[in-house]
Amino acid sequence: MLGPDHTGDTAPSLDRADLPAADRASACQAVAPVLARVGDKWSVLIVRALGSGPRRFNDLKRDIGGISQRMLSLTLRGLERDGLVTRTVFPTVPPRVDYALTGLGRSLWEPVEALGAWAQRHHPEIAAAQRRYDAQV
Amino acid sequence: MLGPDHTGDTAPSLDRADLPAADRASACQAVAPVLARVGDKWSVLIVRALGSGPRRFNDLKRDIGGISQRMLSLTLRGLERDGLVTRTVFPTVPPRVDYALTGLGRSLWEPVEALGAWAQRHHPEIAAAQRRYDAQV
DNA sequence: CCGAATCCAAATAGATACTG
DNA sequence: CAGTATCTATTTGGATTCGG
Repeated sequence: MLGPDHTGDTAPSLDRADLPAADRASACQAVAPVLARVGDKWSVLIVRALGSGPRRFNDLKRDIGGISQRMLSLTLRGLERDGLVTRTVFPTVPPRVDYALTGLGRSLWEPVEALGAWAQRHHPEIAAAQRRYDAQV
Repeated sequence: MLGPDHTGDTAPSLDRADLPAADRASACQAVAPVLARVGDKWSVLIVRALGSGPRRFNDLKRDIGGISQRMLSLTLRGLERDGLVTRTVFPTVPPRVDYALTGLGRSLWEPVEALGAWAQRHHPEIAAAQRRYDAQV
C-alpha cells in the first residue's frame, strides 16, 4: 500500500511518486512530530474541549478530568507554541485567561476526528484482539 | 465540549448530537488509547513500512532506520496485540518471521494518512508559529 | 536471523506546596 | 484564578549481551 499504486482515492498522499525518496522520507519525518503532539495523552482532549469555544484554565481542567495542573499548563503551552491555541489574558482581578483554538487548531480537528471515528468504530475489535492475545499468552 | 453548534462541516462527527453526554465522553476515552498507539515514535512508521506488503524483522529495521531492536520488537508486539499486525514464523533455519498488516491495520492507514496530509500541509505554519513563539520569549 | 534479557540514562508525569 | 517550583515515581529508549 501507499506505493504509486495506492488505493487511488483523492486524498493527498504522503507517498507521492513525484517526490524523490529523500523527500518522501522527510515527509515522513514531518508527520512524526505532529503525531507526537496529537498523540500525547492530553492534546487531543484539550483540542476537543476547545472545539465548542474558548475555555478558562480551570474549566478545561474540570472538563477534561484527571489532568494535573502541571500537565494542563504544559500541554496548553505546547499547543500555543505550535500555533494551535491562543492564550488571552484579561488583566482583571481575579485574573482570567481564555484559551481558544486558532484557525490552524480548528483545521486539525477534522483529521483528528477521522482518526477518532476509526477508533470509535474499531475499538471493540482492538479490545477483542487484546483479549485474545493476552489469553493466549 | 463540541456542542451541537459545532463548525457544522460535513465530516462524520464524533460529537453526534444523538448521543447522550456519557457516550460522547466514552467516545472521547476510546480515542485516547488509539492516538497513544498511533502517536508513539514508531508505530506509524512501521504501519507505513508494512503498507506495501509483508516485511521481515531486519528489513523493517533497515527500512525505518534509527530504531533499535528493542523498540522494533516492543512496538511490533504492541501492534500485534492490538490486532493491527500479524506475525508469521517460518520454522526454517535460519528462522524467518514475516510481519504484515491485518485488515484492521490497513483500515487504520486512511485516517493516519489524513492526519499525515494535514501535517504535511501545515507543518510550515507550525514551524513558523514555533519560531515566533520562541523568538518572543 | 530473530529477538529476549539486562542494565542504564533520559524524558515524562503526578503530587504537593507555594505565589501574584 | 491561574499558574510555577520542586520532588519523586513511572515510563521510555538505547546499548549490550545472550539464547533458540
